[in-house]
Amino acid sequence: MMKPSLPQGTRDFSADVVRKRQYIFQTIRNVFELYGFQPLETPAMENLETLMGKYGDEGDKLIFKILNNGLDHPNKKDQAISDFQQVLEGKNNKGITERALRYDLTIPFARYVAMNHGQLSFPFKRYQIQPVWRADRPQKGRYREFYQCDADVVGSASLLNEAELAHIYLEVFRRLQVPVELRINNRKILSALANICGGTDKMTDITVAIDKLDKIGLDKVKEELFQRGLNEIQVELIEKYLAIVGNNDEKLKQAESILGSDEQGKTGLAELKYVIDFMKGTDGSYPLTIDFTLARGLNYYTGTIFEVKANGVQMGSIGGGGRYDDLTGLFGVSGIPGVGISFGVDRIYDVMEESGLFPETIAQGTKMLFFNLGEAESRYAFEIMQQLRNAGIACEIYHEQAKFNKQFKYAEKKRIPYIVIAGSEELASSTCKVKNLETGEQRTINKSEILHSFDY
RNA sequence: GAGGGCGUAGCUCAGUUGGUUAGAGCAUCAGAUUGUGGUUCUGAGGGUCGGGGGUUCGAGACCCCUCGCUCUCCCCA
Repeated sequence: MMKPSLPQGTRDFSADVVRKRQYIFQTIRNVFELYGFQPLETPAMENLETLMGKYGDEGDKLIFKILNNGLDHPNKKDQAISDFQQVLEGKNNKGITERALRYDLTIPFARYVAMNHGQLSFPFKRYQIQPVWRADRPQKGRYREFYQCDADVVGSASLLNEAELAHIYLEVFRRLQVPVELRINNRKILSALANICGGTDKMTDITVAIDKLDKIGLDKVKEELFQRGLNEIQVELIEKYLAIVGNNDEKLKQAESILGSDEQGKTGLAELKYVIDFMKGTDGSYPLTIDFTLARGLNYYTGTIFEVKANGVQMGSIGGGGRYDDLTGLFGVSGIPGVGISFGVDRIYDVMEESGLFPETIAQGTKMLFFNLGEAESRYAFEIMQQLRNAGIACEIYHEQAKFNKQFKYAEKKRIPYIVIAGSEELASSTCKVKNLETGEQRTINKSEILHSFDY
């Protein structure tokens, strides 16, 4: 007999965990709806070509590909062998695989918009809560199957959208009571930096390196920049850029002095200023932080970029997003700009679990357990129980006659707060006994009064 | 793709320089206890020591291979 197991990086979720996860999903969903976003669901799998080339070289490698069916057909054997030869050389081949599991929710959304742009009214605001899959090596806070919760606005270049999405981030984490830092930057600023230091083609090299600043420190970043082919003057300028400190207003001013001469830099800084001004409190403080080292991996971002870090725990980002000028252009429909954000539920869960942030109240299911004390008794209990169920109160009856000991333990294990004893004595007097397991308090009540006798 | 750590009962783990029949706690089941649980006491079941090969008189332990899990780097949510 085989020993059952799970694929690497996937998990089963037991009742308690599901309830906690639902709590997070529901919180996010409520806020999305509150801001006027509408739900969308797309298939778990997409055509491979829809996904390939959208996430960079690294991303392509992490896409879960689905093997075609029927490869073992005798007539196709030779073809399959030669097709597979190509796969071995690192090329994709339609004869072997033409579908893949979705890698994120943004590209499938872009595909959806491109397919349906004639029917949609713009700006189109959708949210999507579904699992995604990545063929990554699992580790802490990293899974092969995990959920994303995305909200995107397409068909509008207005920076008001950025402000709204930033508020959604703040509101969700306020409701969940997770302390976070919301960081913001703008790709145009990074692009300007690249322009000044070695040309646009160096943008990736520069952003990848400076993104690591808080992890590896300035010296290592400089080292990496040299390795990536930048010269002394360029690195010196980047160092000046990285040395920008202070509050948001001060940071903007310093960045202006370095990048203000560049056309893109000017635009990027103006965009950034617009968004954070929108967030500014009456006391002049900001609920979000400008972080000029923030780069984000996905290469379709062109303007504002966001990232959310949980305070006080060792964990990668728990959310991220940004603006893309022309995502649907990849699918032949251009001129639809958009901006979106994403929540990483699995990481948010881990953070909340680690910090003990889940409310007690969500752990509970059944409110009352009816003891089973015999054939006639259980029929009597059943009748009372159905009154409660009809009133929307979750109850169950013990599945068979058993000793009190057993039935009590069952209730305790399932954390059922009340038990009801309806045996021969109670049957004879049309009553039942309700016991609060936490306090030990027990009352005998008339069976018709059960609905109104307790707070549930 | 690169590099660590760990695999012993359902779970968490002991297991000494290699030495008889591999242990504990928790959990499970039964009894003390056939209408009032959580405590206590007694007893029971449960193991190809991840798998394969090797060294040895003798391997849970040492060596090699392999599988699985986990963590770090890269990258990401």
